[in-house]
Amino acid sequence: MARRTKEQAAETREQLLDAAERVFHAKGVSRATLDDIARDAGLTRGAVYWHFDNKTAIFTAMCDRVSLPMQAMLDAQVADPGPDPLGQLTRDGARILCLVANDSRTTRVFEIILFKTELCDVVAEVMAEEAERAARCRRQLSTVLQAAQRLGQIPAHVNCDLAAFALNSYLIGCIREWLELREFNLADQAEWLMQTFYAGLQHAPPPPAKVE
Amino acid sequence: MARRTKEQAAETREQLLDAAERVFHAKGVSRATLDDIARDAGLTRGAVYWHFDNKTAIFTAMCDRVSLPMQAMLDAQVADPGPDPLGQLTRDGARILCLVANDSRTTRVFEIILFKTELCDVVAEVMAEEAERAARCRRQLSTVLQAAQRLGQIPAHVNCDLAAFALNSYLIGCIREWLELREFNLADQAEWLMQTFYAGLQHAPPPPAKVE
DNA sequence: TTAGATACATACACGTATGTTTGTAAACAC
DNA sequence: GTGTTTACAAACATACGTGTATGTATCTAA
Repeated sequence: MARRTKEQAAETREQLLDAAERVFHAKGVSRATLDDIARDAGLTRGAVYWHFDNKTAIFTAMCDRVSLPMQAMLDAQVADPGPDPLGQLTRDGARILCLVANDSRTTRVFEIILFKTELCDVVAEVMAEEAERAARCRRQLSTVLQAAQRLGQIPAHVNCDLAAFALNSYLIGCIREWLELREFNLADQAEWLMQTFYAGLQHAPPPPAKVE
Repeated sequence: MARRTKEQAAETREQLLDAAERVFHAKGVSRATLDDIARDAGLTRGAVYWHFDNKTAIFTAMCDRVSLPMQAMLDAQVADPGPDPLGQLTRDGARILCLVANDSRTTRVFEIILFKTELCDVVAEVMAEEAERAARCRRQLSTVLQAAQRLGQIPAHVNCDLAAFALNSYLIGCIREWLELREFNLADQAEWLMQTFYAGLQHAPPPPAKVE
């Protein structure tokens, strides 16, 4: 096959990632073949091996296309907590839920990550990256919650690390269960879901012990 | 190899399921080989094919060993809501979290289901079963929440179906994130986590629209 | 006591995914 | 205009998992 220009090559790379999304979603990451992906993109495995080292490289590149923008959003939130951290956190959580509900690429990639990927020793590098990313996310959430606590939006006895864990769990859980269910409009209920959780934080009972 | 007695054969079946837990956990369900499982149990694939049709059959049998007892627990809860449904639900949720934290078999199987299994078209039968089980679980939770609502434990404007979704999501999310994290004692914090969520339900804002 | 069923082990055939190597036509540098 | 590099396609070698067929030693029932 003939050589393409730089822009054309970059475009086929994107097409390969699009194809990877579809194939991973349809067959699961493990059962997806590099030939499946190439074929779906109208290419051959030669193209795949030219742009990526192996299947793992495709997977991480595909994840980065959706996770990097979301991470940037959280970074901005931490840089400037604003006058109403809890309210802002509510709106941000709802915004993420709406993104999952409405942006098809986000929907598909979240479904792949939550339902169609086996994290195991073989992909230990990816697991380590993911664990680091999740830990950073929790630290950032805890920071924002502490800011809210200083403003009196959350009782002083609440352990912000544990609350950050609960918040993160709730968000992931809602995304996961809604993706599995799909019986109601998540965007419509996103605000209520987040507000209800924060109402719980505001009326939380005193903790039994310190989490470390 | 010589024929064993019925009891001995039943025991090797259990050993194969134990081995499947270990191998699925270590390599992921897709990458796990029937030879891996047989070898781990000190047997050969002949034994595997004698007791099970294929890998999917092993997987479902392994899941049933932990999910059936838990389902029975929820059934009992629905059969008799008792005088304090919300409090009972709090204790039940905490009990499930403690089970995940302390019972090693439950821990391992939940890790397999949440992190090391790819639900895709190929295992559509398993997916359909799982969806039905989840739907039933949500219906049961909604029933109990309605009982609590009639007793005034939850505001009348709360949509119990949506609340059941949120509760289920929260539980799954907490299990998932704790399994990934493991940095604190989940059993110690289980009560607080559940009580905080129910405090949110009790102080939930009015809904924006009806979920159907 | 013996015929058949049971509980596995062993061996084979088949498909299939992977990594690599080679081929090649167009783009680009000069 | 020629040489080199790019961006793939095509072909190949290797390995591996699955299902099945077959072998076999023991248990069990009549």
